[in-house]
Amino acid sequence: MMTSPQPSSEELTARQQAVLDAVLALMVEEGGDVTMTAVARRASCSKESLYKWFGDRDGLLTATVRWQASKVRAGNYDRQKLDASALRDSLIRFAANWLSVISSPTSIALNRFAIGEAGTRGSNLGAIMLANGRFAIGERVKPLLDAGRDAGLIAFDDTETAFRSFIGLVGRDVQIRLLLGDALALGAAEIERDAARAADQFFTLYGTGAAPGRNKTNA
Amino acid sequence: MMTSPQPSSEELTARQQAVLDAVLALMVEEGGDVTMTAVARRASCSKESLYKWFGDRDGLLTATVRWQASKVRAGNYDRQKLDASALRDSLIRFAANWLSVISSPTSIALNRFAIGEAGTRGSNLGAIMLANGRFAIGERVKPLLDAGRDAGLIAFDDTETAFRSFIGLVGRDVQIRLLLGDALALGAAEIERDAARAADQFFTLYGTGAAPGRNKTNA
DNA sequence: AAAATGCCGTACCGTACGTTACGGTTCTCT
DNA sequence: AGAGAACCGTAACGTACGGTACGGCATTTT
Repeated sequence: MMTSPQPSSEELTARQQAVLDAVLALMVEEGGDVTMTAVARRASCSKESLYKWFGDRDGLLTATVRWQASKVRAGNYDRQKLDASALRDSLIRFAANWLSVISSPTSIALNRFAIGEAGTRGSNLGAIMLANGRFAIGERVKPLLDAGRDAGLIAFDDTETAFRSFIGLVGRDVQIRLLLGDALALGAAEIERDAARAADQFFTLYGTGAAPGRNKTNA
Repeated sequence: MMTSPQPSSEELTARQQAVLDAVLALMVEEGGDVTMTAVARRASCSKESLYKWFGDRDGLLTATVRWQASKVRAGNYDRQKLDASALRDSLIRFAANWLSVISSPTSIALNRFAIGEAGTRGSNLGAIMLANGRFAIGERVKPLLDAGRDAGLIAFDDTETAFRSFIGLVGRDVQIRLLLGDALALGAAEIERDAARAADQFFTLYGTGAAPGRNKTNA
């Protein structure tokens, strides 16, 4: 993991992208058997090419994490006319999208890898996952929260604190349970329901009178 | 990992406990270099003894997880006279204890290990962590919530759902950030403050008129 | 006291895997 | 068409590590 060529995620040939997709597929299905030989066989390429393109195993894994991160860019949810209903809808969509991401097999496998490497060396995989996961969604939600506050729909002192409460209401214990192997089935219906519940609870905590969800949702 | 002797956590000699503490120390400080040779050197014992006592490497790791789990048993918080203040105090103590546990270096290292193994084989480390962490605390908090409901202090339909909201408000994104290597300093003061905030937010969501924390705490 | 048991330290074995090397084939450029 | 690069498939090498065997020392048992 010293000085690898490390192509910067933008300058990846289709062949190399196919290799990284093969790595993702291996991570998801087998669970841990991401050996260089297995990758080469799965991607139908030679190990020599793997080392030429990605330097070493760490470079390949890092490139895989970056590659997946570059694929999960989502919309920005900024809207001009922000009334209570629109704010609630945006929060629900954010929550549903977030739940979908963290419960996807790819995300689970990738986070497992990053967490496993986070303990060993000065690996930056964990930082990459955080930057493209938790922090990226924060930077996209917080402007929405600020807009809601400016519109008088919600009230809080610190945007970061409010957002962390929101993400707590959305995620709860889902991610850690999935990472530890709990068979937590999260279908589309549950995701929509949980997202709406989280948004309504958020309004109960931070909403002003003008916002929806003032009634407690003791579901 | 087949049929290991697997001493049942209670019948551990002091020598064996010292070995497991050595494993924990290695997990925490080195991060991943928990090799049988390293454990033997650290604990000043022979590898032969490791295999005699714990069967194989999986048995050693499983015993370590159980050993750590047996050390974090906490009080049961059941009290007879349950008024609003006592319920709030108990919830705060639960939250603070939970935050202390999940932010401790030992818990972080152990969860990293369990998560790393959860992907590879049919490892039960993740299940053990869940049983002794997330689920154990749930079984201890839910009676308290039920008692609070019986006393008319809080209201909800499903205890499990209410508890999951509580744990979401308490933990938020702390655990995943720590697991991914984020330098999230969580001192005693922050833990107490976050625990109180989570408890008050929980009362805002689920409290009846008789409970404290009815005012929104937009901190 | 002699035998036996338990355990430490170390050497050893087999395998898995990261990494390198190389022959043969396909694609590219002129 | 021919030269050269890129690349596939596979073989080979070195190391790390899980697991086993054995000699020597200490403590216990008879």
